[in-house]
Amino acid sequence: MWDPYVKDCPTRALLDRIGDKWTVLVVGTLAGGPLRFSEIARRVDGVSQKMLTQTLRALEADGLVVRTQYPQIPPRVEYELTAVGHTLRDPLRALEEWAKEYMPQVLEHREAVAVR
Amino acid sequence: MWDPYVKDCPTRALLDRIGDKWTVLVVGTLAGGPLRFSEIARRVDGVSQKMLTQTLRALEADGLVVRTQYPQIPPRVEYELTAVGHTLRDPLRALEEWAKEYMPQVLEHREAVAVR
DNA sequence: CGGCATCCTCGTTGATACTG
DNA sequence: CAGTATCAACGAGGATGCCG
Repeated sequence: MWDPYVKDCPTRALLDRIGDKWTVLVVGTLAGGPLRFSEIARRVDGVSQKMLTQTLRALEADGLVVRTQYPQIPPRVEYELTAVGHTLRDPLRALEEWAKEYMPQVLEHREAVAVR
Repeated sequence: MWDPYVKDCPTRALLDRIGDKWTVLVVGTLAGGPLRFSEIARRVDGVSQKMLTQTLRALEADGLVVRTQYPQIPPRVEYELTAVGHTLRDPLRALEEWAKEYMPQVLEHREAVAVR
């Protein structure tokens, strides 16, 4: 009844893609609309310039984010979710809501077991 | 309007938890009902004994999976999602459906960009 | 401002062998 | 069958410095 998780299934590909430390957070941050590089960095607490650049480049390569550079000095670059990028928001939001609802008790259980 | 992703928000904790290589796949596999260790290993293609054990232990510690050992020889151990574990299925399924729907074009876009 | 290049460390994962 | 133990490899990620 349940498909086995074979090596090349799309679920695995997605996990490889969003399983890193920053991708989901960046997508969530961009959900509200286009933002500048520095603004994303400010909202995603703790991300380094390197990792933010790397994450955004990868999202761009996958067609989930578009990068717009304005020819100004100082430079101004904005990032925005594409149409496909926006469709990813719903499942990610479901994950976030689950996290808010259940993570506290999960962490509590983890602690309780660890003490023993 | 959008919450910044501060370091200790539940979303990050969840990502740390399910962002590894096997957790989501194991939870998905157990969604259909209790399974023996070897059966899970068979359905999750490529997982090593070590990683499967490690993943299951962590899920157990977090109260998402229960482990039942039957005193037999040879040993028989079954794993099953807890009530909380089952609540995680919906958001994960949403992710899987997105993957089936959109990952092909994401990968295609990635390829198309890479060639340039 | 928005990067890129480099170095380095640590944690996750994998391979292999052994066990109750 | 269902693990445990050990070792080795790899790569994500962080720190730092420089640049158009």
